[in-house]
Amino acid sequence: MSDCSTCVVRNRAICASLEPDELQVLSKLGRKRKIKRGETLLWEGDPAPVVANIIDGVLKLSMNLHDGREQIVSVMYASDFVGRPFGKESPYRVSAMTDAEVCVFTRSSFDSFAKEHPDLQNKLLHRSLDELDRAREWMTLLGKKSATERIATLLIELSDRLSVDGCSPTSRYLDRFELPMDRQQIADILGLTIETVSRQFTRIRKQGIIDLPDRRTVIINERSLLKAVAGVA
Amino acid sequence: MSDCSTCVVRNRAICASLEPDELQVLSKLGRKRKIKRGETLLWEGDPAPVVANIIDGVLKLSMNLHDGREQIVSVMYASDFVGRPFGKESPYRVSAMTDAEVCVFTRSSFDSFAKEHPDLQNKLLHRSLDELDRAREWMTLLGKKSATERIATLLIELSDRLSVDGCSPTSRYLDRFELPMDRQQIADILGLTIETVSRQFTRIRKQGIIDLPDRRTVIINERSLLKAVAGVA
DNA sequence: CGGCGAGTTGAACGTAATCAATTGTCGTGG
DNA sequence: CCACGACAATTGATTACGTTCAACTCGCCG
Repeated sequence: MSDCSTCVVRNRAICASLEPDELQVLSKLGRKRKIKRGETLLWEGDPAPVVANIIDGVLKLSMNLHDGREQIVSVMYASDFVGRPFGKESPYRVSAMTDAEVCVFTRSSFDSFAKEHPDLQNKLLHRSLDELDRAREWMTLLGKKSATERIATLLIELSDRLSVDGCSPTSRYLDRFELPMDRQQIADILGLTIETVSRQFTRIRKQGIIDLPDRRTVIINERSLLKAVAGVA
Repeated sequence: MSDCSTCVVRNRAICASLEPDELQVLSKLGRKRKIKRGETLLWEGDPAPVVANIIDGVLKLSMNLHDGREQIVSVMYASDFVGRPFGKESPYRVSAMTDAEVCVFTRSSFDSFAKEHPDLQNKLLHRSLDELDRAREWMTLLGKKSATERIATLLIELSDRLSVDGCSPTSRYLDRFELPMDRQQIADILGLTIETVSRQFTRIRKQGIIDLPDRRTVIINERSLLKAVAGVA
């Protein structure tokens, strides 16, 4: 059981649509759980699945072809909602890219709760539509963009999402941030190989557009140039 | 104004969630419209947008990079719902791949109607989640699959969707169907070029897996082989 | 110091893109 | 009905981008 009133993502998660008394009920259904980096919260095709709100950390959704190839189809941050509600088994695997904390519900309990709370469903709908837009944006990246453009796009996106994610009221972007994933994962997000990722990094680094003080840190020197490279007008 | 009671997609579209009297109200808001192949129903960033149910025909959603590159991010069939409800402008362009007929609503009128009909929102949510799954499936295709695998996957998908689309109660697949799009569009769906598409077609045709009597018709001879080529276990 | 994993760099290869020519198909008008 | 033109699709030759395979570097921890 969780104490929603002290939850750090209380105002940003889908729970924000609920009245205090409704939240009481929901809190009895959910429970907090810590996940270590690399650990899998939810397997594709899992028959006893869960849904969850992310309290802290970064999770990935991935689809795997039978021969081992993996595509990361979404990266999710604090206050995001993961899992496949309403009867269907999750078609993708959910695992932690960093140590994380989530608020978990069994799907059945969540489903029946959602059934009686249109506001929650409405929130979920909005989120799904936003997710859908993001997924399609990424489809264009995977279908049409070059390796350099992909890397640049990812960096822009990360600096964007990590900054709002930090709960800062300002909507400015971060020019320095930590990559929540390693090179292999970047490759699996962008539909590239680890080597190509590395080469493109050094490429734009040598152009002075970014700096990479260590393997996890990114500094954006020339945001406008980076955006240009990303192919965003 | 439309007469919903005689609508051919009445039972499959999101409208199916509504009571007769509610449908009455909705029918006053919508109006039928015919679209010719190639015509655009909705431009990305359009300030006066609409949403619509597809009554007949095939539409595409596409995203375009400023330099002209186009990625088709979704192909939608009869009874599908298109457009971006709830305030946001549509991030993608919606146009007709075949002559089509749609039931159009202004977004504002649809939004306020939806606000008072949780069942409709629920239906929309389910659809969005399904769309999201499909989009992510396609992301793995674009990120990880080879040209041959992509073509094979598309053919499987099309034969699947076109058959249920034909309103046939049987859930069997079609082994012969018409492509609703030309080679360029296939390329833009699969993240390939027109030439590669053509080459892969002749490739699997020479293997006897499919036949192409004319440029629009596809006959699947060896479904299991085709599935194998598609990389679906 | 040694060993290990992650990341970078290099060289050769391969798949799909590009450029270019040809064939095929459809619609139109003679 | 056929000839023609325009466009769609196929096929071929070449190129280029990213992959693959391999060696090497770096940082970290025992």
